[in-house]
Amino acid sequence: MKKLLKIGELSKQAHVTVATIRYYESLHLLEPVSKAENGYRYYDDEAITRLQFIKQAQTLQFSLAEIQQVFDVRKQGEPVCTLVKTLIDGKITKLEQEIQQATARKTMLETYRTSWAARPLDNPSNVKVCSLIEEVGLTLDCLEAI
Amino acid sequence: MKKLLKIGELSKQAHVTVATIRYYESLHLLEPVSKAENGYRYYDDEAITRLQFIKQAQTLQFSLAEIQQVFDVRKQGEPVCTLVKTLIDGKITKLEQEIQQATARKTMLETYRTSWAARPLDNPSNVKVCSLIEEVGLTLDCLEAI
DNA sequence: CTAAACCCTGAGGTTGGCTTGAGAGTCAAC
DNA sequence: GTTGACTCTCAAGCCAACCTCAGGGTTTAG
Repeated sequence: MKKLLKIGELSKQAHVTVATIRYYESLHLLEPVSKAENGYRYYDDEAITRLQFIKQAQTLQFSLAEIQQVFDVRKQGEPVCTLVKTLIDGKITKLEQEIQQATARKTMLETYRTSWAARPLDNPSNVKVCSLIEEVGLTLDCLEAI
Repeated sequence: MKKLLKIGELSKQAHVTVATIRYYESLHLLEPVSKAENGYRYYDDEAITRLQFIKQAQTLQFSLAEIQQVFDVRKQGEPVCTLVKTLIDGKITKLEQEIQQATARKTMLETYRTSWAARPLDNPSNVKVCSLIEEVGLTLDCLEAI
């Protein structure tokens, strides 16, 4: 019989705040093995593993809802591979899109910066136009009338 | 004297909802040129440009707060180049980090998927272990006891 | 025995960029 | 003159993943 952990001990061992643990419980992601008369939650070592699982999945961009899906399927006694593979495929696709978009945005911003660098700084008498912003296509016409 | 636009007309021309326009006003990002006795807002064409500016800046990942900074500096009558350059540099740096992280995550997920593909599907009698998840390092020990 | 350290519940706040709703006034067309 | 489209204000809700606070009860070390 292993020693049970109080929530604060679990918190320290899993590097997760007690508030987070209770929050996860409210989402049915993690339940204590027992709850004492005084209301204290008690956990076994599996709770640590479970929290690690959650954290690992989160770094892979799984939402808590998705993680719960996995737990739910597992609870049914069914293999989770299919679900997890679907989720992973979705993540990869989404990441690819994000990387593409981020790269495009970065290129755009760099273009703007470069064309700015090639120009003299705005001189004080020319406050109405910011060459960078004009290059950028971020027209400031709307601001000139101020 | 150009025709002034009511909020709904501006909304259509700028492809932004009226609620969003009013929201921007609450943030002092966009003010009507005049407000009638009945409370109706009236805008000129600059409002369209300004909304386009905001949308363009948003696609470049500028927050409304940052956009407002630019407007504020502009309102002071000062050139915005320095600020915008600072903001752009920050965006690029942040995007680089994001791209790196996203790529790393993608690689990780692909590794998981590959090692999963190289293995047979879980067979029904083996519901306690999902090889994918074990490969992944997402231990499911915590779930086996269910 | 007492004080610190822990635990509880329940409700509310945070962030950003909106959206939605209630309840009411206004305007344009027929 | 009435109907329907538009407008107003103010307040609240939404998403995610928590955090914080108030106002208690409990445990444990010295």
